[in-house]
Amino acid sequence: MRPLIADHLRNAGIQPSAQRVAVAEYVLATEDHPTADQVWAKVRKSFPMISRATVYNTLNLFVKKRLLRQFVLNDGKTVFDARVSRHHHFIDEETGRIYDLPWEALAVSKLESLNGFEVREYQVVVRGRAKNYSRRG
Amino acid sequence: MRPLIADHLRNAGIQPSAQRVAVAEYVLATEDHPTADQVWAKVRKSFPMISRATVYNTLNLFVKKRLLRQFVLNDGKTVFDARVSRHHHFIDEETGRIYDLPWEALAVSKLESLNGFEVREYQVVVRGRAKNYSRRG
DNA sequence: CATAGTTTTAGACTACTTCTAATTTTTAAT
DNA sequence: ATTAAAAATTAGAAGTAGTCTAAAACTATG
Ligand SMILES: [Mn+2]
Ligand SMILES: [Mn+2]
Ligand SMILES: [Zn+2]
Ligand SMILES: [Zn+2]
Repeated sequence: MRPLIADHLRNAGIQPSAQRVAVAEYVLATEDHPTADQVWAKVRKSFPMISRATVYNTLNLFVKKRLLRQFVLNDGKTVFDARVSRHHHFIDEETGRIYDLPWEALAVSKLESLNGFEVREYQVVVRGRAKNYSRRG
Repeated sequence: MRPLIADHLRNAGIQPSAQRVAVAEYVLATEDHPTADQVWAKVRKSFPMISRATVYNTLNLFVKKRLLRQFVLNDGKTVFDARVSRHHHFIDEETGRIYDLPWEALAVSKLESLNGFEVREYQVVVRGRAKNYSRRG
């Protein structure tokens, strides 16, 4: 019903096995920033026999092939981010939930004056409290 | 020879045991951003019988008492930062070394326009390559 | 000194991730 | 269709980093 995902994987140089498509279907579409075990839990609903090793292998493969980004929160949790274009992050300190901030929402100046440092990329990490009415979903 | 460190700890409400002073002597003075095990390794040179648990306990205590900050790098390593005033970070992607960027070195604008988010703090995380002549020490 | 409270310690334990090596599935060649 | 080779999956073992436990060693106070 969705050859699209398989094509997406093939375009990235990934053989679209059933397991990989099942992982991709969830993790490449969500706006959450799930941990590996959260991905495993989700995917098992539609594909109960998938192993934990395969989920880890697949996520790592997606990161290597640049379909996903991976980063570690201050509490040590590793999460995956389907938004691979550049953006900033807001972390709700109470709930731990991570919100994407559009790249244009913030501006960083004076980067060019960082003598001695060759800047490859950057992001602003904002912490605080998300107000209720900002919830989506 | 240095009652200063003991006083610093007492001022923060910490009993200055020999172990704590030994940890403080290194970790509160360094500009590195060491991991707990790196702290343990350093401190054992002057205090060989200190246990790993004590180093972890002490670092966590210092964080709770706001003498240290703690954060997690994208590779999952937890590091400690003796600079508790606000500043930004530059991470050398080749060496993994972390450099502090003074707060005034960068400016972030449009933060006030983040509707739905109550900002408590923020920092810019820059990645790239530090050029050699910028090395200190 | 006696006692209570605090700190330290070794090693057990936990949570998360990677690795291993055997099996299964897919691909490609005959 | 058979076969062989390559790729992917799997369960569970192993590794890693950090926390917890409970006993021993300190420290502070009466
Ligand atoms: Mn997890
Ligand atoms: Mn460490
Ligand atoms: Zn994101
Ligand atoms: Zn720093």
